[in-house]
Amino acid sequence: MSESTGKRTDPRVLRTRQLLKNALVELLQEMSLDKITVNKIAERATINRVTFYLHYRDIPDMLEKMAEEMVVDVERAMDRKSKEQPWNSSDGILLELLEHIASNAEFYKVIIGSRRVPIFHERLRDVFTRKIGEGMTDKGLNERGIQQDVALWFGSAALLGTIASWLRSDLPYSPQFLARQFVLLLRPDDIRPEEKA
Amino acid sequence: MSESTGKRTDPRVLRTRQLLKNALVELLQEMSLDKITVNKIAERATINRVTFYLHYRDIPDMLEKMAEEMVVDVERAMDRKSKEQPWNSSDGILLELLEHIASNAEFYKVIIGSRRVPIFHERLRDVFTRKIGEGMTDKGLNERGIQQDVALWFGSAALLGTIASWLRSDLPYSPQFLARQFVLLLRPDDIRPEEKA
DNA sequence: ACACTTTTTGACGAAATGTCAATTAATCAG
DNA sequence: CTGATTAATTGACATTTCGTCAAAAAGTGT
Repeated sequence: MSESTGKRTDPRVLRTRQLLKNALVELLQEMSLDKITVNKIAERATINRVTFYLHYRDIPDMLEKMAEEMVVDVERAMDRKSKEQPWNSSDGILLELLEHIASNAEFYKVIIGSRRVPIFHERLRDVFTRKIGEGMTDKGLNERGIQQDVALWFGSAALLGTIASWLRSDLPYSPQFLARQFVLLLRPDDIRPEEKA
Repeated sequence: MSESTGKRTDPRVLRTRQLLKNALVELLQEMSLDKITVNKIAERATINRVTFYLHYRDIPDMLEKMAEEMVVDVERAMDRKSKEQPWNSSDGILLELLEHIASNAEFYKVIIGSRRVPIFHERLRDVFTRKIGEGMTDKGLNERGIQQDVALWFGSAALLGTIASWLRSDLPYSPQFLARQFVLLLRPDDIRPEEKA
């Protein structure tokens, strides 16, 4: 994952933070969050416990900062193709998103798949809500009697939850296939143009 | 919420457990889970700290047992109308579920709305997955090229997530209305029979 | 090679954990 | 009602984690 942004050039702090983050992800593969202590993180990262506090206030603070970095990464991935029609095509934003997740699967598997770290879940949901909201037209919804905010709740939860299940099952489908499934599930009326023909 | 099942007749243990559970829910309204200690729970419940350990191994154990009880409650609520067509009618299981949640809103608001306690989220997702799976016919899916398990991931995540957002927003819609919205969102082709007529 | 920053070390009190044994209080059966 | 049983309280204990020191060691960049 990326280092947020910055003029932090000192390789020592980069190294330390990377070690800490790797240690935390490693530990999350082995135990749930409530069993993880600053002690264990520092030990696994082979740095001193005091050094941890030089970088993060506590574990929740560390998680928050890692979640911020994740949001940056995800948004950058999705923005790569934001020009195209966003959600009704399976090779736009959706595919970029799934490919980004697939190529960082070990991280996302732990963070939103198996061990649920609530803050990552929330942040990702917020990103999805925002992105879906941007590309949402109310025309199709209104004439079907669907409330806009409910559709947004529904869509972002479905997206996030499906990705989580996909990760939990160890990515049995390709990003391409899953993107296509989303399109079929989200907008079934757009899809079957010649079904009855 | 219900006491799981049993021949525990001694009113003292009922009282103690109820006090402990109420205390935990209260505390979750005020702070996140990682700030909650056995000390605080016992203090809030006005029972001795040692008594806590007479009933639960630790806080995760307590959460697990509360989650079990929640699952029992939810399933009982949904089974009340399981004879009817389950998901494509807005007055069947779906409505019963939403009404159950609405009438225990303070509990569910904390547990799956604001403060996310992962285990509750997981257990509820599992219940939804099971229930949706029971009533899922593959006919509509197959001809639309939708994978069965993906549809299940999608449906249960959408249901759970929408309910969570509904709770977070303080139940701005009635259970009836929201159930109807679900039907519209989940099965749009079943719904508009005369739209083009 | 020197000034500056980061990390390490050893240490501290405070708080939380989990577990005792002994005492007090409540409940149930006869 | 009473005695036996079960539950809850009390005070105490060693252990772990927490968050924060100040001083020393190690590293970075100019």
